[in-house]
Amino acid sequence: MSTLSPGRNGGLTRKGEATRARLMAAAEEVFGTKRYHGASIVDITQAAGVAQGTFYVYFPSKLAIFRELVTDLSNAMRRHIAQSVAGLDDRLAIERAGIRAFIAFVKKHKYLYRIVREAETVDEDLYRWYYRTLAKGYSAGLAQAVERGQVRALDAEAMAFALMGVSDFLGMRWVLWEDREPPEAFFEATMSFIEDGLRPNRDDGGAKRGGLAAEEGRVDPRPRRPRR
Amino acid sequence: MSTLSPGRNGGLTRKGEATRARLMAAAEEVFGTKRYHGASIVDITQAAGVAQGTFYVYFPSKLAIFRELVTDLSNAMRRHIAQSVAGLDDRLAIERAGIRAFIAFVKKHKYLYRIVREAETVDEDLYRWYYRTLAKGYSAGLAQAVERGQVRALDAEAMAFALMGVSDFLGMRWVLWEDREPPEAFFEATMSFIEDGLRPNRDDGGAKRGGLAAEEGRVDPRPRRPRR
Amino acid sequence: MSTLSPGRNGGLTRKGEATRARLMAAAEEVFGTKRYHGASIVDITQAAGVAQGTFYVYFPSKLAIFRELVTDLSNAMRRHIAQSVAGLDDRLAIERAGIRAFIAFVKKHKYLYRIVREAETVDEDLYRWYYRTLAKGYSAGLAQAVERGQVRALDAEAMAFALMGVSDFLGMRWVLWEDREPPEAFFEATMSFIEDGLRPNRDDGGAKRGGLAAEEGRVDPRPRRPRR
Amino acid sequence: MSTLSPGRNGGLTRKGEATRARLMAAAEEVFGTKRYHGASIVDITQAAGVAQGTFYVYFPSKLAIFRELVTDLSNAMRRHIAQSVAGLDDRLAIERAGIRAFIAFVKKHKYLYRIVREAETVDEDLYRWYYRTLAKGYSAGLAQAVERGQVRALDAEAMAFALMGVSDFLGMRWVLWEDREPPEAFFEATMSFIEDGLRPNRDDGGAKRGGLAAEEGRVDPRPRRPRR
DNA sequence: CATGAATGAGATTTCATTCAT
DNA sequence: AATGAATGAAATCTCATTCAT
Repeated sequence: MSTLSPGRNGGLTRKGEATRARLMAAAEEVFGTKRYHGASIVDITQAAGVAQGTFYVYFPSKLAIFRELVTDLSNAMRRHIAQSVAGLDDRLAIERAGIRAFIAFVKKHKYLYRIVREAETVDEDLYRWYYRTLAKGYSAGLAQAVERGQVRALDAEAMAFALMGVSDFLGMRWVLWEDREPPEAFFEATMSFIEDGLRPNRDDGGAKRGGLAAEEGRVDPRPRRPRR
Repeated sequence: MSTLSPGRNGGLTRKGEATRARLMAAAEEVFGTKRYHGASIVDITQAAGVAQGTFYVYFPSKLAIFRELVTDLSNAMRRHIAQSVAGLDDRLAIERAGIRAFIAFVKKHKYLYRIVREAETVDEDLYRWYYRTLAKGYSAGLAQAVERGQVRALDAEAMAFALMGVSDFLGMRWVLWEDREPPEAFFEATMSFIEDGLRPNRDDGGAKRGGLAAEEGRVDPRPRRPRR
Repeated sequence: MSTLSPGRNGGLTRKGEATRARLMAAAEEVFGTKRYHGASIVDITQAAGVAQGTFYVYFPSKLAIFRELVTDLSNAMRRHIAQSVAGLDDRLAIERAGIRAFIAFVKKHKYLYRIVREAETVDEDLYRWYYRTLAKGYSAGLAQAVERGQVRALDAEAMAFALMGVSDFLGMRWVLWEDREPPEAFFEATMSFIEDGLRPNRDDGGAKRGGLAAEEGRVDPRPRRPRR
Repeated sequence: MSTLSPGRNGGLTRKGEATRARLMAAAEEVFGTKRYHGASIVDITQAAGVAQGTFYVYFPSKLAIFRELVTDLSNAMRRHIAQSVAGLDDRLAIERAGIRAFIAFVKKHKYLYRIVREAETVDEDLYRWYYRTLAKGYSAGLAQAVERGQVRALDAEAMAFALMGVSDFLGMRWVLWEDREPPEAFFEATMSFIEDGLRPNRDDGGAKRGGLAAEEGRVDPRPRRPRR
């Protein structure tokens, strides 16, 4: 359940490495089912098949292994998504593929939701790190797409948070609550919402792409809300 | 901080009623700052200025007062939002007003986020109830708007979850993390995303926005999403 | 075994007060026999006849009760000695009475030695406070005696430490090791050593007492220093 | 810091011998700074630069190495003092030189105090052995001096304990607490106290201080202790 | 000789809850 | 209605020691 982090060998023998991995896997399982506060070190070591004291040979505290778990999960998830959209060029296509990849990943790591979300309670900084890191990559991609005129010229961070929110609730509703991927209809409705939210209006951004004027017949110029 | 629930008097004297309210208010504060597991009954009774044993005169357990808190908060929030959009007719206007109302409410009840989200860990059913109840009302409103042609004919529940996700992350990003309302630019970008996501496409009938009545029963056939 | 500190009631009921006292008495016994590190909270609560958790109702930690014990013991001992020499005028007489009082006190509080000395390991500051406080009173008395010409004009603190050392080892040798008061001969030899160490030589200090030359032939004028 | 015990080779190779010595030196340092109970085997092995298991190749237990340390320190100290007074004839001169040597030794072995005193807690018999051995030698020297009339005819053991007490507190006050040798004034005051405590009274033969040789075999009849 | 992984007993401390007053 | 003393189960963490390599 967790071959997430192959590296970070701090001078362990092969055997030690294996034990450590068993503990990490056990922790993912136990934290996922019993929650952080409901999970005791004994639960983890029993699940890993080692003695209680062995835990402390590899981790200084319950919090430490939890943090490592969240970090590993975060890295693995971002890596997985990145690989899934590699090669795609169109941002809307990337969006679609990325969200599917996200859903697939959380489906596979069925405890990711429980673990990451509990981080908010257990270690708020870690939790923020998780989303900020995600948002950063997301924003960068969107900003690039904006430049290319693939998506509307909106604040990239705002879009990133909006999209993360949509995906998060999509995954919560179906993967977390029903333990299944979203029905196609639901998924498509969601994607449609996103795509229309992102897609450049024919009349805006024109400039972006060469300074051309918008075609006539324009509907809803909803632009200038000159606020602030 | 919590005159949320005036009712539910189970045969208490005026004094008893006051003590109970003090305990509820204390619990909101204490759970909000120290988290559920970090908060002890002693913390709550001290904050309320009563003796330890007094707690159990009013609540059967720590979990019970937490549940009641979440329920009260949920009810108060939905009531607040409903009032804020009462009288509005246009769905996009409702959306905008509703999200502003949401932001205002969580800004005022600064612990709402922490408390509600921790419910996921403490009592998962309660947590789902919270969002399902919200989604139900949301979906109903959207379905109506779809019927009226004010928004695209997408699955109402899907839209509701997408919108809840966007709002949730908006509030998290600014109110929870920065303890302030979102900057106008950020807010508008988010609203713009939402509005384009919801608004009927110009080519779905265009008329919508010209003051024309929506055609009855029209269903938006989620159109060409060209991508590759 | 410990009615040492009657005061310091921090808002406890009579019953609570009694429980606290039982714990203090139990701690004196348990620390005395099993040593600080050998004594567990369970040992103490069992000796006191209360449940484990009860300990923490009255003391925040094992260290706290230990500290309080040492402080109480120190105060009681100094009070006891002070009372024993009250009314005496001659310093050598005071010395003798004081040391006898010390021996009697440690004989009665048979664990005082073990407890106080272990303080050096457990809380070094506390240990130093113990001896510094003792030394301060001791020095003051000796300085006064020097002024009166009752003892030789030596640095008072040096004498105080020397005398504390002698007493400490006397008590260790007999009370701690043999659980008895020193044999008279041993005690008298020790006192003789001290007295000669302190007693003014006929040829020194003369000036001290008013510029008068020491009377001829007089041996040890140590007598009438009436004043005050 | 500890080339105290060169011998006791139980069939070790040169390399083993070196490892053992490193462990001893590490133990002195670690016990001295962290105390017996605060020091773990890991602390010692880390300080010695060997693996945890290596410790048990050379010592059967934590207690064992502690005992050996105390024994070595005791032997080294007595040897050092003996050498320092070798050749001296006058007991008062011996006393002075011996105490200076003691102070110098504990100054050099700055952890001696902490280690030896903690022995009282860790292994009471060892602790008594330490002082009894010291007292035995001390008493013998004093008894001889009494016979020679160099010091008053008091019980030798009583004098020995009194002198050990004085020295012990002198070292504690300055070396242990201030990490320095006592100021000369303080030292001289202490020596003066001791010398007058020991020196035969002028009326016991008076000659002592006039450069006259003491009469052979004289026994001081511990004189008038006039107290009330 | 040396290593370092593994053990498990045990210690301190927390805290929701009960109950007599 | 209110109090606060008492409980005991449970949790985290430490560490001396053993053992296979």
